[in-house]
Amino acid sequence: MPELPEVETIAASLRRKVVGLRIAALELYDRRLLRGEAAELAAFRGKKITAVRRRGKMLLIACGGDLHLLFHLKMTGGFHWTDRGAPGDVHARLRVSFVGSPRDLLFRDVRRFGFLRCLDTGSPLDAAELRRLGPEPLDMSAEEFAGRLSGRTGRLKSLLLDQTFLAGVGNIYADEILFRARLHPLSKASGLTAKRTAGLFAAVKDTLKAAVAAGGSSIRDYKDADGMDGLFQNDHRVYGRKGEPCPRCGAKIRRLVIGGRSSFFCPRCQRGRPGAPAAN
DNA sequence: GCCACTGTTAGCAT
DNA sequence: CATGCTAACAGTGG
Repeated sequence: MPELPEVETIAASLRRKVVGLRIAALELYDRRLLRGEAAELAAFRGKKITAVRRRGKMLLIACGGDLHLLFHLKMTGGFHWTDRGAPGDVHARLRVSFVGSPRDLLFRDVRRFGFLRCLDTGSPLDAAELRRLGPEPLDMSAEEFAGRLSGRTGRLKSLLLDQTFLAGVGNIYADEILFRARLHPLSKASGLTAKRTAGLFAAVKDTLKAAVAAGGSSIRDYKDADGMDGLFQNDHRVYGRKGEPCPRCGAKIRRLVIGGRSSFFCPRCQRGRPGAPAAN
């Protein structure tokens, strides 16, 4: 489940290794990975990688001119280095080999939800997959956040997960953010005071910054492109901790299903009844 | 072997 | 339009 901090970490580890390398070949093992025509991959042969960046939970690899590879890792996607030509495992979906490099880059995806799209445009951020994304949480101001929040009536948990509202927050960080802000996941966005809105925004930034600094959260099988684990799972206060004591007050962490997603929270620290404005 | 579960999004209903 | 629910993706594990 790579979310913003994990994709940011993968982008950084990938960037260190691939920028400046020239692509020798792309070998697609699973046609379902690619959104578009298989022939589009041919254009990338011989291109030199110039940049790797993240937008929301998506990864963009610039390959010279207007060519870009756009990846979404969804739940189980990730990158892995292997010796040149060495067979990948059954979950390898794409191999990229490089001119003069002893190692190939593999894209692996156990559950095959991830996708790759080839872009040939000078403005890749306008691609359909990226155009509708909300702002980058680490780049936005408190004023912009408050402005976007005003008029929204849904539950805070659902709003944080809405990629058109804010790009990059997923289930783990939404729960951790709400815990830090002491807001109940079912409380309504429309009930927030200016002060609590500011507190929520601070929690968004603080949580994501800390998670990026820790290299993301390695639960299940997440690793960066160099096979390194993140450390932020050790700092999860509520996610996955149903029944454990709240690190702040000792009350038992509870689990609710909201919009079909697990939501972990402290019933004492995160007050506010469903449908009612958040109250501490 | 059945089925709940996982995160995300598309699609649909309200 | 905003919101929320469900299905689907594909594999894991109880």
